[in-house]
Amino acid sequence: MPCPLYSYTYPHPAVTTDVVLFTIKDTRLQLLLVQRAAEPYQDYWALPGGFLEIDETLEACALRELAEETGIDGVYLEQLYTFGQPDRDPRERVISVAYYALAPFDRLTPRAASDARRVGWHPIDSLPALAFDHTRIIDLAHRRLVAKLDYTTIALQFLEPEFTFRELQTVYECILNARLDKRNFRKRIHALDLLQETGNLVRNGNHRPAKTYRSKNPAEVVILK
Amino acid sequence: MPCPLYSYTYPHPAVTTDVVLFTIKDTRLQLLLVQRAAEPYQDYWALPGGFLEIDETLEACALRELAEETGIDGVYLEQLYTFGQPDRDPRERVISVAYYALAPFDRLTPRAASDARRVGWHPIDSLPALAFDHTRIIDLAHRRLVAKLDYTTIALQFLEPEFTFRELQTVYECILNARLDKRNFRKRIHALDLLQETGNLVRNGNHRPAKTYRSKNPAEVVILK
DNA sequence: GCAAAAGTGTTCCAGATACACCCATGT
DNA sequence: ACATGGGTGTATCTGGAACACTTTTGC
Repeated sequence: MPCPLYSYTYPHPAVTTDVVLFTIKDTRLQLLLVQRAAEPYQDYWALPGGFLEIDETLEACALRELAEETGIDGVYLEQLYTFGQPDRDPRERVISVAYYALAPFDRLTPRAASDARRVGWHPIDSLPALAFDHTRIIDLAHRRLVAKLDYTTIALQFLEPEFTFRELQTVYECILNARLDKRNFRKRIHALDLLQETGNLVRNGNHRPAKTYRSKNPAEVVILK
Repeated sequence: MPCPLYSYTYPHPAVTTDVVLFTIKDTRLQLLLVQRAAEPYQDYWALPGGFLEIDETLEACALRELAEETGIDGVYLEQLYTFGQPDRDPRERVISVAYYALAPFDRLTPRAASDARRVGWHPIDSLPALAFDHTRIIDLAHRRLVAKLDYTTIALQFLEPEFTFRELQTVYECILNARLDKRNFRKRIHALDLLQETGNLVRNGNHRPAKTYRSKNPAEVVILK
């Protein structure tokens, strides 16, 4: 163990980031958890995250920790909220800047980090016991996601660049946990004028093939209304 | 100057809070700034804020710094966003958890802290040069306020417990920077069923007196829609 | 030819907007 | 009596919700 080397006139809290990574898998909204290998909360599941390095941005820290612990990159990331209850970590005072992230499942191939922690997807409605205040963080992230679904184009972040209308509707249905009317849904999305036909079709079973679409503006999440 | 006393194995950033305190004064949306007495950004105006103490919550820190620097308390406070660009403070790495606060102007009597910094109200549309990244923080707070105005009851936080309909409409008009139709505004607010008549009237010039209202739920900001 | 998902329009309702006049008071 | 802001109702528009049948394919 290295000697204490960094000294300050006043006490400084530690700063961490935690990431709630959502995806749609098996037509369910799921999120990524890692199983803790050490105390505190050993063997509990937790959000991927860790300590901020002194020269990196908060966002870089969130992406780095996600990559280190799960091997995942290239996700959409947005700051959620900062949690700082004095007793949230028994080791020392920790301020955690929480982020949420979204990505299409097929782009994601989680693998445990070298320290052999397990990594896995968990449906939002059947989560295991969680470390720290991570239940609260997930709950807030989920509510933010539901809210943003209907005034932003955030749903597109769950999809590959080319997708069918049905896939997009499934994203909405999984997040809202409700079935939507196909005609009204298509009318509403078309009215936003966000998508363009690719001209391609996907054959996908014994029924009529589906047209595929592409976002006109895939890089950005746009605020509607 | 005290000796360095607090040592860590890894470097820790400093954590601060900053508060964007809004009020309605002279039928304009204004916010509270303090003039900096020391470097960096000496003489620049800045948001009230300061370093987190190791045992206080983030929210307590925001309220404490506001009280210390301006003598103001009893405001509505909500977390805004956390700013952590590595170069945002030239002295050391600082993570700032920004809050915004709202209060009726008459409840507020700012006075400079003992170190003789000036404290003052500034209309949102004519701000002086600001220290650090405080322009960005204010811009985000302002956009959040405008957005929350139409899906929460946040406007009531600008008013005394007892107020007239015209006062409430003025809050909306100052924040949205637009004039609203009196009849439609009253109809919309009445439909929300948030207010009750007090039975009192205020005489306020050579015209018909106005009924006053009270929030049915003054302590809470409720999410509508 | 049948099962299965893709694709398409119209009617209805509710909430938002536009708009003009009478009321109670002070001077 | 008149100037000033307080207080009220109706017609219209628009976006969302409900709802059923035809099309294209694989087997």
